[in-house]
Amino acid sequence: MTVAFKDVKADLLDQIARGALRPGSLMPNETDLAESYGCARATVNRAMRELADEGIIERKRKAGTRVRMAPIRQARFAIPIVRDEIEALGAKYRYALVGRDVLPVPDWLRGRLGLQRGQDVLHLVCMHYADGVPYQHEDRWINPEVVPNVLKADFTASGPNEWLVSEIPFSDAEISFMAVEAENGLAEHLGCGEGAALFRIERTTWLQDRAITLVQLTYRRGHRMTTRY
Amino acid sequence: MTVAFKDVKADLLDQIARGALRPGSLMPNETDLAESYGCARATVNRAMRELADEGIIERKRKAGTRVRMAPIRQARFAIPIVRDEIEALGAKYRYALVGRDVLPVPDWLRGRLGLQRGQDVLHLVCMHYADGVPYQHEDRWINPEVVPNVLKADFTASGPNEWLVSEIPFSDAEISFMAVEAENGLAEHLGCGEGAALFRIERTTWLQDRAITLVQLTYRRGHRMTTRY
DNA sequence: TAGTGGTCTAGACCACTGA
DNA sequence: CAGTGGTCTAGACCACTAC
Repeated sequence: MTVAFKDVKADLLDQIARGALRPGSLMPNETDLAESYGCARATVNRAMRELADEGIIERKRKAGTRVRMAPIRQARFAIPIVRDEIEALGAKYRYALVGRDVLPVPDWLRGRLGLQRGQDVLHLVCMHYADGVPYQHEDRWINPEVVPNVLKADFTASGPNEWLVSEIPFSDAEISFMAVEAENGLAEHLGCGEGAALFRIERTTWLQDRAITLVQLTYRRGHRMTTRY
Repeated sequence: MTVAFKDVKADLLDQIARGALRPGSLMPNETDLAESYGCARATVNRAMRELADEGIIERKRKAGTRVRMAPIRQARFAIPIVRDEIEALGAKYRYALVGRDVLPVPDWLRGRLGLQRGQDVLHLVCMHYADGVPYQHEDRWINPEVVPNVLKADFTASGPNEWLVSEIPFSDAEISFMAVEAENGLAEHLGCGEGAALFRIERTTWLQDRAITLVQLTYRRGHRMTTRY
């Protein structure tokens, strides 16, 4: 039976978790490990590279590989698509367009989308419901310079996110998580008191240095975004 | 000049971003791509495997590789260590222990830490300051069954997180992000009004199915957690 | 400057799964 | 059952960097 890189990886992880390999300690080099596992160096390399990608160990040429003192454990979040999110709860998804406007880009937005003063942007406000109950409020700005078709698109039946993913790819994105206080309109749409603490995701996406869209996704009160790692 | 897997990856990404490879479309197989790039199949494989890991493309044996319709773009967050976070802002870090108690595990916590009724837990409340201004409030519960030394540890000078990472590894974790309203004590510690919306991270960590600790990290008002991908 | 990881190659066998 | 990706090997050369 040949030794798989998964075996090597699992064994190393196990040694770390059980304390056989202490944080900060120097691990054997690839050549030695390959010999002791009875496999090729490339196999050990693959295992250790994945551990390094996951932030468990730290590799430096010449200096060797060490177990990280404070593992930079990373969590991966699938960027949620609200329809899937709601259906995964076993609830029925419903969408509604609340508002649509084409207007000159506001000052606060100009820099973030990289636009010139006076250029038009499309502003959409939508609601997403789970079993008829407000679930998420979507406030979106789209740059028509990059996606001209968007001005002709009809968002009364389905949301702009679904339209955008089928229309245009993106190459970069920035995402932020934060807490906001429900102001007037938000509270009304989400069915909570004014001033309630709401969880919000804000995301900007670019295609080759040109901003496509900025969206604020605000969840109903009490929402949690969870992941295991 | 040999062709590197990064070149292949960058070229494929570029083709996707520019629309030459449409979402849903079938890509050539590894053998053909290797020939057209003039490199080994392993090189193409590495490039495509990374794209698949990142959720850009979807691979199935026999069926081939396709560009994802709705890219499951994933964001990776480095689990923040508050000291680093503050120092990265160029601010001076200060820590303070606010409260320490050993008490029978409360009902709401029992299930989450997998404890029996009546067992003791260590409860710590700490504050982290940036340039003397409240930055993060830490409310932590530690299971002394798993880390007995913790009852003898001194947390007046440095925080429990730094102690824990040097004392015990963990194998699994669950992390949640949410918004909470500042209740009385929290508002006072963080220097905000009662009822302010605050961003909170809640994390539970386990070592081999035994819960080590549950911590709630609540940030000062207006905090954002941001990442690019 | 020597040791370590980073990567590429050419070839091979295997596992999965769609047609 | 045949095509595709998944992985391993043995060897090689290279890039970085601690010493």
